[in-house]
Amino acid sequence: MTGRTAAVQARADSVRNRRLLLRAATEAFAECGVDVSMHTIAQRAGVAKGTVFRHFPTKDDLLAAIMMQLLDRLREAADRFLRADDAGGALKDFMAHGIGLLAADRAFCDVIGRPSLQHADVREAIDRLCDTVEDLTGRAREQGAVRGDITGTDIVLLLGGIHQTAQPLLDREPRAWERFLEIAFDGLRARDRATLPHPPPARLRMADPSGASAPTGK
Amino acid sequence: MTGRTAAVQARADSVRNRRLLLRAATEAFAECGVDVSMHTIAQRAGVAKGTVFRHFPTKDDLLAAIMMQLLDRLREAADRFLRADDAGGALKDFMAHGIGLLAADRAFCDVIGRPSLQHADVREAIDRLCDTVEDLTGRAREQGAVRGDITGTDIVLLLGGIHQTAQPLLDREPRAWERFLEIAFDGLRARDRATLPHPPPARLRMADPSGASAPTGK
DNA sequence: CGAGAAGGTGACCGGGGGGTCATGTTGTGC
DNA sequence: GCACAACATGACCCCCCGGTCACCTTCTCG
Repeated sequence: MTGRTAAVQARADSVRNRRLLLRAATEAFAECGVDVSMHTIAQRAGVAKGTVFRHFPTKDDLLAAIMMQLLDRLREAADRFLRADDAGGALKDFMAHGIGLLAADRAFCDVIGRPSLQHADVREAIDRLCDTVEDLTGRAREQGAVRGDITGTDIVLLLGGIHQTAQPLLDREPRAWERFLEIAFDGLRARDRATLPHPPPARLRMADPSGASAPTGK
Repeated sequence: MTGRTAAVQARADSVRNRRLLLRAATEAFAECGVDVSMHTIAQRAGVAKGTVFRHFPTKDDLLAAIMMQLLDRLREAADRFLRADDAGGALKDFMAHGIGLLAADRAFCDVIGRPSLQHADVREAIDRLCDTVEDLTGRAREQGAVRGDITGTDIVLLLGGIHQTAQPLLDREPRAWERFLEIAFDGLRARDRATLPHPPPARLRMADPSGASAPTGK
């Protein structure tokens, strides 16, 4: 889908720089969040600023590339957990895995929490993630491990929420989120209670960035 | 503590502008988050930029003033709920109230989620809030409405977390957070399960902004 | 009402951000 | 080994932000 036709052969130093750039950007975004400057990323990759813009026309494009790579890794993880026998345990393990990823990546949290940062490609990746997680959740529902009205979208949203809950504690106890995962997962278990309000959509069609909400200044 | 001795009489237009400023800043921060410019706030208050800096020496001071006002309102709400008979219901109602406040204030969310934005005064206000909420939670514990190892700090953290969970859904369903409050509160209920890991501290002594963590760009 | 101080103003400053482009450099196919 | 296209570079542009300050306006008190 990235349109690399065989006709055009990329130069060796170009692909090397691209790799360095992706590595540096991944690290820089993870450590500093979406507000790292392109200059910093270039420095960390050992290239000039212009080179960054040659490979990624805008900062959003670079961010989107990094985020998609992360989201797809998460989706692959969900795919793997799909093969476990104990669907409830697998779902919980997947959540722990996802929250761990979030805890290690500030930019990931920024993007999850601010729809206006979401490139169209990123939204598609999130949708794909929701689909896979819905499969995982469906198996847990069938096995009675979670209540019947829990959806895959719920789980994906909880990933960000649980991490955010524990965030202020993370520098003293990096695994503080485990406490809130316990609490949340207990809340997910099947019970005799009334149906939950406001079922979420299957796909997270977030507000388009051009919308009236989410003003950012001026 | 603000040192307004009777000797110095503030001028009438000064107090008027200060009030306009606080109102405008409250609204602007709520709508746009902590990244609104001082220029925008000045405009919305109908004064010049210099006037803002006359009343609040730095942007952080202004933000802190707004946040403390909000945190104290929340603490007062907790105080009121303390008088209810059904401690469990009161705790849940308080949480709903707090999440509603968060949902209506982007800057509040920003500050909660980013300790580096927290002025010393704000941290103290958060600590005061934790204390009052601990009282509220203690009563719920005694009445068996929540499990024995839930603390006030847990509840305060969950406020931000639950809101964050529902955030992507808010522009289609403003009350989407109710769903996740149900889930979380179910998870809080007393149960026969093992003790929760990583009990949080009574006071949220967050990492000081000068710490090694939370780099923002270099 | 008049003097003087407190307050208001907006041009201005230094810093830093994203993004561009003319110029210099290097890998590559013939 | 040559010529050329692709690539790398960093000075540069424009914009916006937080914060300052010399100058002007307006309130207050006697």
